[in-house]
Amino acid sequence: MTSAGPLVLLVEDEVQMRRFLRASLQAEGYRLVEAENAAAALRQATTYNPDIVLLDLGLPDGDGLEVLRRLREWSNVPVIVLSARDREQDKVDALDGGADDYLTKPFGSSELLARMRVAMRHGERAGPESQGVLVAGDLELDLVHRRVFRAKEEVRLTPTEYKLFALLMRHPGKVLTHRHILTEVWGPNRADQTQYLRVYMLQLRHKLEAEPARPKHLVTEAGVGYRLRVD
Amino acid sequence: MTSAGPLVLLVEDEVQMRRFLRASLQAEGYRLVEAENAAAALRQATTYNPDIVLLDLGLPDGDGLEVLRRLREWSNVPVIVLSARDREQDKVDALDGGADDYLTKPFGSSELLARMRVAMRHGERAGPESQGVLVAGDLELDLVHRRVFRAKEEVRLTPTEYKLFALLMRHPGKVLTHRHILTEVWGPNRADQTQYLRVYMLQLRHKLEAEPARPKHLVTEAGVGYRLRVD
DNA sequence: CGGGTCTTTATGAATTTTTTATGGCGGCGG
DNA sequence: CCGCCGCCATAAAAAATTCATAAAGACCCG
Repeated sequence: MTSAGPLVLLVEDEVQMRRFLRASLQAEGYRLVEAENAAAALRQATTYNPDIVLLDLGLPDGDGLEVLRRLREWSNVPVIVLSARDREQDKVDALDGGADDYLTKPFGSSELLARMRVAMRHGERAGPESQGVLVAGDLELDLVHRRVFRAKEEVRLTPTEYKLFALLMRHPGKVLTHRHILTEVWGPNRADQTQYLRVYMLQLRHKLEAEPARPKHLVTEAGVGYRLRVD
Repeated sequence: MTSAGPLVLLVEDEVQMRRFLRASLQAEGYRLVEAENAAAALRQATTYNPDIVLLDLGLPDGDGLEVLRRLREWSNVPVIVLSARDREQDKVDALDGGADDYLTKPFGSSELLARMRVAMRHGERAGPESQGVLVAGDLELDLVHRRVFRAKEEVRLTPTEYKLFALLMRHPGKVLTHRHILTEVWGPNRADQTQYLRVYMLQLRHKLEAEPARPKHLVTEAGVGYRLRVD
């Protein structure tokens, strides 16, 4: 499942360095968006709204510092500058220009990952609470606090109910097959215990639907699986 | 000499390095408090409540990481580690231990100053947590003085009870899993001694809840963990 | 030793998961 | 038309897990 980790925007033109970083980051569960030049970087940043940016300074179509400056006009996303330049003045310029950290190449992946954790740790306290809250109609799922709301009223879910509901909420509108749901929630050993699913769907509907027998959100796709309808 | 600038706590045992830093910082208008060892560092930190800490790792009376850990129990003050150690693992340990940056000696004063500006820039948006007093309903936790109050009445907690309660108070509203709590409070070796948790929750509830059997704040999330409810 | 704290053990209660049973609905072939 | 069959909803039981609680033993420090 690649939809779990924070989203990283990687701005780097060298193929080799990109490959190295891609491997390191994906191994840690980060999701990745890449850009090879300044123009693409700014475009990707607005499109994907990443949780953190790794920014190489030496780009083919412009200075990385310019990217940083433009980005800072509208975003406080943590930015870690990666650069081959080791001059002190370069570091000062980048840091005063809005970068959160400056790492000189070559560097080890574990140091980068640790510095990324620091940068994102900062983001936590600053950012709004809207992070990590999924909404579908009158249903809300707060992944950070592990809480569920229906029409602003908190609903208590058991661990399995929660896993199931969270799975559906992460794929709104999409039909999930019985087999897929079962392997995700109960593990591959129970992939054909379809009855589990019926029982838990019933429970979820009682807790989350106004009219459990006539579900608005947790709809069944006969012969296939279930789907979370969002309108 | 101006008394307006931010207050820096400098923890460093080498005289020469201290002299160098003192000059650099005072030239920039920073006010300065110094400590030569771990014990003094913690004492100065509580006394002066500095705006930023520069922390040398090699101290005569203990590991700088221990200072960092103790400091983080009650403060979010920005900490920049200064160290001669260049091993990647040292950096990772310090950064994951709560440091905001890690600078390897020797370094230039302008880079240090730039990194200090970054660290304090982060500090600006830090929450009320930095005040050192956390409140949840009629419960209060004074991290600086290590005291706990329920309805303005002081409550005595044992060390373990305190660690557990402080952990919950630092993550209000969030469900903390058994495993997470156990590793934080008892260390990774006891990560599955769930019974510890039950016993200590019981004790905390007796000391902090009006109706221990019907807790208002220290609520259990069956099958998952515990949560500090705040409303 | 003695007081306080931490760890361990035991037991019944509560919650959650799994299993079992029953009936509805719709399609399809006889 | 009608009965069978597959798929689903529903309720309720049994089984398994997790919790609260009390209390006893271990440990530590003065």
